[in-house]
Amino acid sequence: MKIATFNINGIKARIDALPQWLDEAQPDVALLQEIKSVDDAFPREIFEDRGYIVETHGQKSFNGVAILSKLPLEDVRRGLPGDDSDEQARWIEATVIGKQALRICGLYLPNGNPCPGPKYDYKLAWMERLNRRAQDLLAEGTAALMAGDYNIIPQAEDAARPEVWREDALFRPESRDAFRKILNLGFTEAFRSQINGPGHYSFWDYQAGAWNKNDGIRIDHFLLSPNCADMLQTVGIDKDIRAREKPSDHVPVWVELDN
DNA sequence: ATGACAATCAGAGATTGA
Repeated sequence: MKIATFNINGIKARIDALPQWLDEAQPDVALLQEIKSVDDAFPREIFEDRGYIVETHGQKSFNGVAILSKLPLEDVRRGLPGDDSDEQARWIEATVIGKQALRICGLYLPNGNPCPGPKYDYKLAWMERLNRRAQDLLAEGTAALMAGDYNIIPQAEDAARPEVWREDALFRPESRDAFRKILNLGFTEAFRSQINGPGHYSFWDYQAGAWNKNDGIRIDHFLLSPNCADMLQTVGIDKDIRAREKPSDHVPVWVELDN
């Protein structure tokens, strides 16, 4: 089963580029972030025509996540537990029924800038809630993954110019510590379990010719529970689509699982 | 460098992103 995550930076703006990539990459499941659309405005027919089930958790103007799946989904849940006052649409999860059940969670973790400040506090609080959900997923026992735009640069080698990110919410020690604590629960970061070394990115800023200079960062990740990590076959980043017409500033990251 | 670049909502320019 091929599962991809892709921060599309607006479904309206990606109405051509996203279907084109789906037709080529043929993921069984695509986790989308920053759909920037309410549920009723999401153009689900475009994806249903391609054989996908569409589940959205949208919001006006900002944020918003979705799951596209060619396989049946069960028990869809929206919103990260732990704070009923949080109205930002950043979390959706469902069980995909393949050869065996897999709990799939799509997330758009808060950016957190400027830092310090209330947005950084929200990011760290959100990551504490993510940690608790991660613990519960392990306790439930079903194979599980959490994938999406983490807005975390895990290590210096995950940025072309780590020095410029030193004081940024994506690279501050508190953010990276919170990310590592989730890994330490027993999750495997899929990409780094197979590929070492610098030069692998999933985001290039629109500004200052970042793509042409390969001035990128790797912030879109797959975290696999132990029984899901056992299924991992291959990982990849579809970086080439960043060079196309009207691209998102992120590119898709994917895994293939033997499940 | 109060920047750049892009998307959204609105219908100009502020807000957000990373």
